Amino acid sequence: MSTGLPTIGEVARQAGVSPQTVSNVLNNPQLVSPLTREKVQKVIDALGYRPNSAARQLRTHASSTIGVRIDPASTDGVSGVALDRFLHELTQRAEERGLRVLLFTAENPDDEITQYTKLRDTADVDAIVVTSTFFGDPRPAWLASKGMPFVAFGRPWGSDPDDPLVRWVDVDGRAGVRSATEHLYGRGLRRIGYLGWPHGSGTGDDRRGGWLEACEELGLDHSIELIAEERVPEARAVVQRLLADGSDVEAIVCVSDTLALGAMMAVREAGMPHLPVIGFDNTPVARAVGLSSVDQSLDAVAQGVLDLLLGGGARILPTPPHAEPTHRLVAPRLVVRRSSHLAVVDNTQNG
Amino acid sequence: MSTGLPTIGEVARQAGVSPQTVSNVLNNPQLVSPLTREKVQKVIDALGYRPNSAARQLRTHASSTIGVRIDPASTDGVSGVALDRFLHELTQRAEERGLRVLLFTAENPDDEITQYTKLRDTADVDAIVVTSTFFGDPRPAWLASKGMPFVAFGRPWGSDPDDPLVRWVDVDGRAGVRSATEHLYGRGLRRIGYLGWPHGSGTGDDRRGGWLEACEELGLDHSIELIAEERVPEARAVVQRLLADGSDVEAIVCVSDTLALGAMMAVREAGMPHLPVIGFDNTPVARAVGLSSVDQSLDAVAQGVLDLLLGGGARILPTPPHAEPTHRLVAPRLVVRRSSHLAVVDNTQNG
DNA sequence: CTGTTAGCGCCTTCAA
DNA sequence: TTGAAGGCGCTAACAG
Repeated sequence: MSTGLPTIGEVARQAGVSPQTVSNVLNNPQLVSPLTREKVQKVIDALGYRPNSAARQLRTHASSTIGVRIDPASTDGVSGVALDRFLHELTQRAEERGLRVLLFTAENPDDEITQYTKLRDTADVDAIVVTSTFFGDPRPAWLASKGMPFVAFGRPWGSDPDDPLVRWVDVDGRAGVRSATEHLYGRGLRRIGYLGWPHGSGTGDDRRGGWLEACEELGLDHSIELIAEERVPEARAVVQRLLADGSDVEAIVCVSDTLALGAMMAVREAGMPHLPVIGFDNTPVARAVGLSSVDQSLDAVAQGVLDLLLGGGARILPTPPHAEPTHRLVAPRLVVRRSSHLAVVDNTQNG
Repeated sequence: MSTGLPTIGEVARQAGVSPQTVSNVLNNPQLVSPLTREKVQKVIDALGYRPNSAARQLRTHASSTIGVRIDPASTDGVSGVALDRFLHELTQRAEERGLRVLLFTAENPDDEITQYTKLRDTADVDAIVVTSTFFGDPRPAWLASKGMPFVAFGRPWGSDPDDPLVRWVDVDGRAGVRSATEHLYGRGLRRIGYLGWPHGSGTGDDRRGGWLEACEELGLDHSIELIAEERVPEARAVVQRLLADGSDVEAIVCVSDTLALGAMMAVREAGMPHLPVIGFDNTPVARAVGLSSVDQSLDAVAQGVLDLLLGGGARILPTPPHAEPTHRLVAPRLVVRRSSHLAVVDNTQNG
């Protein structure tokens, strides 16, 4: 039973060399003389030969594959983690570095750990990318204890961020919100409010810190603070109330695009469409409705994940400690949009 | 060099049988006597043994893996294909049937075909799931011509939908928009407008057909038709103009949530927040802002994709013709929401 | 620099 | 009903 695909032996025969030499041309070209190399390469090209992954995996004990959980696009909110964008970036960069991305699902963190076990036992993946870390997250500790290579997208909230056993990449939410606040200040606004999540979420508290920091640095008052769960109507309601109460707020920075969308709706409905609102995540919705937003730089996150995993080489590094750095904080970037009010409508009419 | 994982030989030794018997317990239990079976199973459980995928792949010439392209979350619009939701459903159902999902990226259709070639040459996938088919799409024909098993999510627009060489699953957009229109009719509305994409897109024309059909059947006038590209501001502008012109429109059915969001904004800003707007795709945004929308039933689509691929068995079927059906049209379902105006705001205040 | 030998872990074939 | 032999396609280790 054959697959019809050429094998390394086939190439070797046609090139008049041994299979091992063909293998070397592929994996250790510097060991092969330029002449043979070229000769072999010609046959490879002619046959369209590519090494069989399974055979290579079996022989090398490496799948060159990383596993990522795909979430149930779930919950309220507009964003999720913007997971699909991250996945795209990760997959693309992984391909460039000779890695594949395998998906799996899980109902909850414990189930996810079960999946890790399976993926390891079947040798399907060399490493795991953990997303959406949270307070008390059991996953990093479990993976570290099993010596299963992994990188987390998201800080290990609630445990030592400098633990060399936990490699992580995260977006610097504090810096992001800070730059949003500073941007508004630069536009001459002084009464800058903050709309955040209830306290206790690592990500949320971090972002809020950026607003506080900027306020203190710039000598602004930081008394206008609103709180809402990650739901548009709730955000809309609290901002509605704020405006109805006659607040002198001049701009609102939000912890997420979801809340920002709600805020934006309230602001428009209150007849103050020019009161700036800034979101976080730069989701498609923000783009769609013309909302300024802090972009997570998911390309840089994906890059960071692979850098930490591979350490500049082509092979997945074992669980630290090793010489490489074990975490990276990515700077997000503010994307400024003019609220799609009349200006944009006019543009569109020309299109 | 070993992986530390138990092998089939290890299990065999501890159970006092041959490796072959262990293999049979796993793959052909009916060939093994209940007694040995139990004995072997006990050792399997004790060791946590799972067969190595690569070895199995190599031996069986089947990867039990399907490849799916992940899009660049791209473009304007709020939805994409809701690809992440589809991916989740597909991965979950694939797992249940012993299949894995491997991601890949591509810049354009030709590049995608190059990726197919690679995935086949390396024997990484047994089949491809093609998403977002379009007029003149070269992918299905290419795959069919190479005998590479695949299923398309999306009809092969512009070529024979009954071609048995092209297996596909799609959402019945016509039926979806039709039911949305009928729903509005049932609420007593008669002047029902349609906001669609420019003509020429298979999906768009199909959905529009549902509106026309319903109008004719119900004896409604179908003169209120608006057109916009897949962008919120553009949708907002055309609806704004419609309302400014004093149209007597009573409800608007939209080809997508993106356009519906724009329509909704225009409607609210015109002070007619109770004018119903219905979208298509049931994206997170629709949920977030309380927009009624036609849900694509992506769970059923994923199910259909696997059914067509596996035909009820556990092995991927070769390119048709075979006995199984080769396409499936999935009925979408209308999700009705009360526009998150005051009612919802009030609810939230209690929460 | 190139070739030979061996074996990764599993399952198909065939014999007992 | 069970076991032995062999090989899927590749590369590590070692000779030459």
